[in-house]
Formats: sequence, C-alpha cells, structure tokens
Amino acid sequence: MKMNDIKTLYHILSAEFGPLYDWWVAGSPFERIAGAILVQQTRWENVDRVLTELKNRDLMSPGSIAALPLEELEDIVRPTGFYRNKAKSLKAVAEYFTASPIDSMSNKPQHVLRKELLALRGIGNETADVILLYVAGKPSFVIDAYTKKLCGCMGIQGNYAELQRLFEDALPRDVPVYQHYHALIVEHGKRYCGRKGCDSCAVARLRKYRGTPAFELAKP
DNA sequence: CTCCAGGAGTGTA
DNA sequence: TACACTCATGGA
Repeated sequence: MKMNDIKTLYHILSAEFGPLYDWWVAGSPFERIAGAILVQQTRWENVDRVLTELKNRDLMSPGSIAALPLEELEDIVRPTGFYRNKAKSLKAVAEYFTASPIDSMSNKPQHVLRKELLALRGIGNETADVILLYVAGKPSFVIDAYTKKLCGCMGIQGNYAELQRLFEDALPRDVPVYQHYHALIVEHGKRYCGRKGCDSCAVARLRKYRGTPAFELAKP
C-alpha cells in the first residue's frame, strides 16, 4: 500500500533527523520567495551569497527588484547559474508582488493563488508550492527532485500532480506536517541521494516495515 | 576533467 | 500527454 509507505517513511525520517524546526531561515517573506526561485537546480550555498548581496545592497523587496535594471540583477544573481532566466523570473515575481502584496496571499483561495503564481515567468509546480507552503501558509505539498527520487526507490511512479495527491492523501492536511516532511526529505536527500547510490537510503529501512500496520500520525 | 545540484520554458511527436 | 533539449555557475 503506497499510502502506508508514505506514512511509515515520515516516521523513519523523523526518528533520524528530528523535528527540524525553522530549517529554512529567512529574514523576510520576500527573501524566501527570492530564495525559492534562485535555488532552482542549484545548491543553497550559492543562493545564500546572492541573498546576502541583495540585502547588502538594500534590494530585498519587491519594489526594489522591480525597479532594478535587468542587467544589474543578472550580475547579482549570476552565482546561482541560469542567471538570465533567474533575473527575468525574479523581476516578474517582484512586479507581481508589488501589485498584489505578499500579505494578501492569505486572503485568496489556495487554487486561485496557485494559478496566479504558475502564470508568472519562472514559477512552475514546485516553486509555486514552495511559496504556497512556506510563505502563504497554504497546505500544498512540495514535490521536489528528492521526493521523486525517493518515490522511485519505493516503486512509486507518477507525474507531479499524482505524487502530490498521494502525499496529501496519506497525511493530515496540515502546514507544519507538510513543511516538516519536505524538510526531512531534503535533509535525507542531501545525505543519501548523492552519486554514491542509495545503500543507506531510508527506503532500505522502510522495507522492513512493510506488511505491518501503518504508523498513526499524531493529530496536529 | 567530469558530473550535477531542492527547475522551468520551449519545441516536437 | 510525454520526452528531449536548453539554460549556467560553482563545488566535489
């Protein structure tokens, strides 16, 4: 049963990595949004430099980025790779949040907000869900590369929407739970999903639990 | 030198 | 719908 595997994996990862409170430190909501875009297909260490540089130049706000010439933004964003794409994306997102403030996201229905985010340049499924979950506080489970890899190890295949529905069906519809699980998957992935293969991958441990009743998740 | 990281957009069948 | 290709820097 796929749903049992999803639940069991959460407990296995929880036991190994702990609660991971505030694993994503950011100085402001917009800093998280910027980080969500810059981290695409890149290591976080590179993103951190750019975020620091933006703050040093006092540019960490939608208005500042929107007003910044594209060429200057490209120059700042360069260390994260794909700098032409990311500069354009960051600018589009900054313009969007200049027109409709970040705080106003909580007033919109989740599916409406998701659609608006997806319409922006450089925001696909994953980045939209990251912003929904970590900035807007909406219960939208994030499916990233590590999650897909992990699902593959468990023999679960499917496109983005299918995997997302699987996780959301298996878990209580709760923002902290979604954030925690995503954080656990990332921490596990950085450790075990590297080029060395998945010898000590959590899925190897998961197999021992198969056939036993699923863990019951604590009510939030 | 080679490989690839917490993706997304575009073009093709 | 489902892939292949492209974008690019920095670290191991």
